[in-house]
Amino acid sequence: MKRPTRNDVARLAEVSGWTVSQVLNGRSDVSITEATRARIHAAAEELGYRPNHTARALATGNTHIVSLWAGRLSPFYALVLTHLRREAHGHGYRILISDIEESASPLASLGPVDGVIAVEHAEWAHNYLDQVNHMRMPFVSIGAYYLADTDYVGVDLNGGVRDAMDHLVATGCRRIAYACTGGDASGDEPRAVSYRSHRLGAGQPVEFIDTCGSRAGARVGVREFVAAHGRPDAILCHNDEQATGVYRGLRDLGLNVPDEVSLVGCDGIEEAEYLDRPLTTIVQPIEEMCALGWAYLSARMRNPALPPQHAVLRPRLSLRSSTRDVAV
Amino acid sequence: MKRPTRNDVARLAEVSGWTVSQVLNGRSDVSITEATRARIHAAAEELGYRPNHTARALATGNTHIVSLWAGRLSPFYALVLTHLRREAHGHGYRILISDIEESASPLASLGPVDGVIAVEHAEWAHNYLDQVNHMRMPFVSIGAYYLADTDYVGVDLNGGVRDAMDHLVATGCRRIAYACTGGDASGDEPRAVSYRSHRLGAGQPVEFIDTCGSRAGARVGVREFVAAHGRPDAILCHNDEQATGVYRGLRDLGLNVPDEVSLVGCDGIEEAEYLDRPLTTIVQPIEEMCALGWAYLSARMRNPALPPQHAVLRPRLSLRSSTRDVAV
DNA sequence: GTGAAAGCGCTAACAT
DNA sequence: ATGTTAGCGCTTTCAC
Repeated sequence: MKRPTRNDVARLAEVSGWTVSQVLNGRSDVSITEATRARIHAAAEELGYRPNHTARALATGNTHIVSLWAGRLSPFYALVLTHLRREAHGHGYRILISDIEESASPLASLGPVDGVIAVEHAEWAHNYLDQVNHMRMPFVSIGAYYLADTDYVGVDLNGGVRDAMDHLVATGCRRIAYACTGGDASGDEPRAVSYRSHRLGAGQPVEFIDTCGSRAGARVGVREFVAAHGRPDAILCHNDEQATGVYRGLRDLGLNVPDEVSLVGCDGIEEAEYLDRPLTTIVQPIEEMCALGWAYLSARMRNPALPPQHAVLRPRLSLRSSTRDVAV
Repeated sequence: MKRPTRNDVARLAEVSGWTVSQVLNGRSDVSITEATRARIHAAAEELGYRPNHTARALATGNTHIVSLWAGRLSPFYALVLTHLRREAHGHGYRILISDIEESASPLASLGPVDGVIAVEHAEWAHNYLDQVNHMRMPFVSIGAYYLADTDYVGVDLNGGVRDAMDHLVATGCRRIAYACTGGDASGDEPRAVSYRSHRLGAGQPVEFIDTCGSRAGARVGVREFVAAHGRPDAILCHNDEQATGVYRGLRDLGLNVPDEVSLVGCDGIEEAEYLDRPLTTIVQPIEEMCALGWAYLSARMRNPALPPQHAVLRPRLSLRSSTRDVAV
């Protein structure tokens, strides 16, 4: 009827609860006779005993669960989750999925976790940083937007955007628009900032296309933009997902990529390579970001007193056929 | 230094631990003076008290966490996870991600969960079903492959494949190949079975393309297939993701979709609509699957003695331009 | 209206 | 080589 407990096993094997723990946890530092071990294993088997994770967590003080604070589960997050899951599972940890966008403050109802990994949470992290630090929960933030007061693995998208813009200019693009969520209201998001400063630095105007943060929005957004302002020579997109929407919108208009409009994305999701015009994109070193992020979190969980852990990785511009070749 | 406990709050507010519980859990069925309530809230606030999820779980017997057994985090899983996360969070539950393919038996180390949702786990579910049932853990399986002995939300991909095949035949396709992981070794996977029986029923040969389960594999696989056997009139793919790989492979060969080769996918991921030739696909009613799956699991967690809960949903063939129009 | 005590299933010292 | 004791932080029952 009820799930068997450790004591049920102990009773059946005629030993104490303690012995059961030692044996089933495979402790080799304590000596217990083969006979006893065997009896215990047999009893556990017979009862179908499974240790109670919760009780163990309460007793030891750690759950071996980390929370992943993610937003909408885009292809980018799927990638991040893939790598993070591998890291975590490989080290005996599990991942709990939170939705940063849904709850007012994920801190209020933080699950039974030993640590938190926040991915790409610009505004959010900023607002709640104090609380995060105050609760002394091991916390690492991964992504383009990072804050000095937590452990972080940053990505220098600024550099990535610069490379992309330079490449567009080098291939003869004059009007370069930026497509992102919210258009020119995109605030201090690193990519938008870099785009803006690059343009202004070159004495060029900035032009924003509002994607509403989705593929479908990007598709519509680019059509409206072109209808209103004519076609730019190139469009830099906030991410690959939105870039596919922009791509589709351009095709809807009968515009050729890259001959009429060059297109650049960001992230490096697999899908971007499979378009009819494989997408030139700013590839984030996602695997490395995750590996390092895990390493940081894991070290912090082991030793909360560790000095700050920081890294900033460089993205890589992958040139594909959605942009033109540099003239030789 | 240490995280404050309920007793710390009690001490500070000069009440008992019990009172703190009642107040902070917002119990309205017990009468406590406003003054006491206020003192307790103030004390909790001052200490930065957060209830300990683990201790509560141990005391109440449930964790409000459910495990999602998923395989590789493909775009399809991202969709499933999106909907499932919404359902779970909306009901005060969290989701723990497991990797079915990695661990020998996820049962061995089932986390601190109240229930399990398994998505698309054909072979696996089959092998471990006994154990699942034996441990009396609320369990619902979602997907094309389902087993009578657990709660499930099935999808009649058999019907979906039939519709797709009929449509291909109606648009003049004779040779229709099936692209999937492992090629003709795909065993009893429902789509493969339906394809096979449809072909054989029509007195036609079956032809398999091995995708190795990935986009890249599909791309290469289709090229090798065409090199060896010439081009089929149509290719039905195990899922949309692999279909994009096949699409790319066909473009590599300079073959036109759908004029030379019609293409059909399965799942209904967003990306499939954004190809240059939007993909005709068997759309799974993912949102409904997840909503119903959650409803089943949640009912089962509330009452383990409930009679079996079953449903089989129908997918919908979405006709887009990767297949030809039916002649009028 | 509030408190005291028992217990959830396990681990970690300290015995023997 | 094995058992005993005391918690982990909370909920729940019963007493005042």
